[in-house]
Amino acid sequence: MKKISDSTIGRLSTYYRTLSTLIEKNVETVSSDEIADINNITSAQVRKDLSFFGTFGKRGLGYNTKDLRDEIASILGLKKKWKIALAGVGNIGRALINFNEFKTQGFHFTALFDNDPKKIGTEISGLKVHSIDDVCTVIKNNEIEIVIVAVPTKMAQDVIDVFIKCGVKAFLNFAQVTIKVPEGVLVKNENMSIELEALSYYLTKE
Amino acid sequence: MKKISDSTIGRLSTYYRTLSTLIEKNVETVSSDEIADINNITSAQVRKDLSFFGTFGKRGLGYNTKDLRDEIASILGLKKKWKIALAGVGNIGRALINFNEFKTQGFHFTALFDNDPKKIGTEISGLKVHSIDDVCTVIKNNEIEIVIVAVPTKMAQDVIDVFIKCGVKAFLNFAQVTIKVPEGVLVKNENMSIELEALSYYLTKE
DNA sequence: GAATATTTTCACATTATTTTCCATTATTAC
DNA sequence: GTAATAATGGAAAATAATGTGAAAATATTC
Repeated sequence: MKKISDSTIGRLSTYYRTLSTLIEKNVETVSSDEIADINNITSAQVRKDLSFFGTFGKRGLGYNTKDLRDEIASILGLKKKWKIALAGVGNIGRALINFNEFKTQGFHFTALFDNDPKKIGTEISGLKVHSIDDVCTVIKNNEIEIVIVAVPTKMAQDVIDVFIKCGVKAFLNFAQVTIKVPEGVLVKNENMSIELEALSYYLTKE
Repeated sequence: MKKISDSTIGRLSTYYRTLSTLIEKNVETVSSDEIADINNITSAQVRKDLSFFGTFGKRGLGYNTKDLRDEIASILGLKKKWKIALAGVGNIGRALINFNEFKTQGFHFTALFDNDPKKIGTEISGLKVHSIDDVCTVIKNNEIEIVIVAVPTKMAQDVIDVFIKCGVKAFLNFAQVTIKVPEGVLVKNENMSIELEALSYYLTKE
């Protein structure tokens, strides 16, 4: 199986959202050109991205919005409910728990972890905060497959190592540090400072 | 002036953080190879990225950590305090206000905006919440150059348009929609769902 | 101070991604 | 039913990003 680039996968996500919006507006058919316009890219890019996974359109007509959204959902694995855990119940962590868009997209917080004794045992939005020591049991009992890491930078690597030992293979990391993981484990970084610094660079060079 | 790729700028940010960590540990010299190892890339990549901006190393020795961090700070425009505003004081917005790493990196929240009458006039972490109607005055009085947008998806474009009219040229957008902006305005997107969906894709195709 | 080991830097090769071009197919208008 | 229009899909070309290897410069060791 050919490796598909991260940028292609990222764009599929945006197409998915574009299609959802169109379906809400009762649009039944869309051309690669329209999808491209909405997302400020070229239609060739859209067709190329889709071509890696099959041929979904009708020449002369375009794509059926519902069918294409459905295909993309299958490709991205969005047809199932993903159970996710959160490590680190600080400011960012708590905000994420209440970020409804995750649930809308099929990602459900199922367990919370922290190492602060004051927090362990308490409930946040109906979810109990577990000790990092209990990771393996909780992860297995709840069939958690993705972990969002919102702990301080210095702890991130250690915390992720614990989860990896318990079999977790996918992480969304908010800490500002490059995480080392063995083959077969994937870490995606959500680094807001990097984007801010890109803006800073842009404004500076003007 | 040659256009530098986003990925290069992003990597400069990570080098900057790597160097800061090394300086904290009293390391005075570092090779491109070490920087590369820490960030899971190749040393050629590190050198190539830096080469766009000058030659900062000493052959046979490597780079002086403080000097190189300083150079990167200049390149990225991190030598000044950036005044930033937040539009949308919901869950995400409030979490960002308390996210100390922004301040550490020189990005200071200076004004908050919302359209909820219940929130307007109140204070959050010592900052007054302004009405969206007052954007131009507040932006100008406070010399705000970057705006973080954490409003609901459907409002994002309109809100950003208001700020653009008042002269803002750089945005960090948390809404899940592609924003249209005129030439000279830059929007960076922080879309957590896209990263989660990439993890979903990865776990699914296994 | 000569020899050896490091490390940058430069030029080039390779790979990956995006764009262009066009043949093919579907739809619509007349 | 035919012509005109619209749109996909695939091959090829162009562009961009990354990696490699050799030469030059510097540092370190003996």
